[in-house]
Amino acid sequence: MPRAATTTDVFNAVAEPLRRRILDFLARGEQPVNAVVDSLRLCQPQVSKHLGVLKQVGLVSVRGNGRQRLYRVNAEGLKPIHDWVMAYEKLWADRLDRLDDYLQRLQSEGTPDDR
Amino acid sequence: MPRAATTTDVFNAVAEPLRRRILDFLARGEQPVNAVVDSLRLCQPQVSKHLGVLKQVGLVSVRGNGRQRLYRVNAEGLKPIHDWVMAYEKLWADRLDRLDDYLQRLQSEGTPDDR
DNA sequence: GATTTATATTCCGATATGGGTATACGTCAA
DNA sequence: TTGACGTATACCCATATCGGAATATAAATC
Repeated sequence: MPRAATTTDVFNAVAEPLRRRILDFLARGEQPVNAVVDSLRLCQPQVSKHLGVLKQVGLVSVRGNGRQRLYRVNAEGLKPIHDWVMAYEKLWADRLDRLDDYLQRLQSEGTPDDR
Repeated sequence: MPRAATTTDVFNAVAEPLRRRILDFLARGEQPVNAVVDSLRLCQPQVSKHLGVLKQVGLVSVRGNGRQRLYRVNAEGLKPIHDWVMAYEKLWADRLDRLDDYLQRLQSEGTPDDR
């Protein structure tokens, strides 16, 4: 079985660098497809496809305006990732604390060597 | 070109649900491979491979102990994801604020219907 | 209705992924 | 040395991904 469907899983949808860049661009505000195409210098079908994926997982929403389709970020869609990562923040914060301790000890003891 | 190498990109490494579960398990503390195998009920080669990916992207570190290999989470490796997602937190926080406003308005005006 | 503009969809090929099975490697014990 | 245990690796298959080119759909304009 290959990876969980990219169209189902937010983690997967965001695993694609281009989709992240598209989201980053849309974060500035609602934009039509062509704005993405021009800004990121991509082929239009490619952009449409990536936007399709982002839409399926709920990371963007669309609104038709004449012949344009305006895409906007739905940041709440990132909450699963946020929540998951946050659970680890404490872990590495602890390590950073220990690093701080270490560095402070170094300082008070004088630098032992190089690195 | 297929997706960016799973062994290079932290986002990608974590896109695989099983790898997330493995990380979650390791978050409780350093564990040998077999503990993962038993706990998650997976095949051993599968686990070794996923651990290999996690190691390559720096999400876990290994330490040999006799014939065991003890894996431990390196939570700092998740920082890129953390940083990226945090940039969006404000966006959806705003929306939640608006939701708060909405709910408060509802309450002060009396519940319109049910739910 | 015909044409242009904006976007979506389809089909294709190359590639790498994840799972499975078998096997190799490394370490400890007898 | 031989064997048992813990883990890593190699190989194969089925599948889905991304990108590209061509084409289809939808809406506005003439």
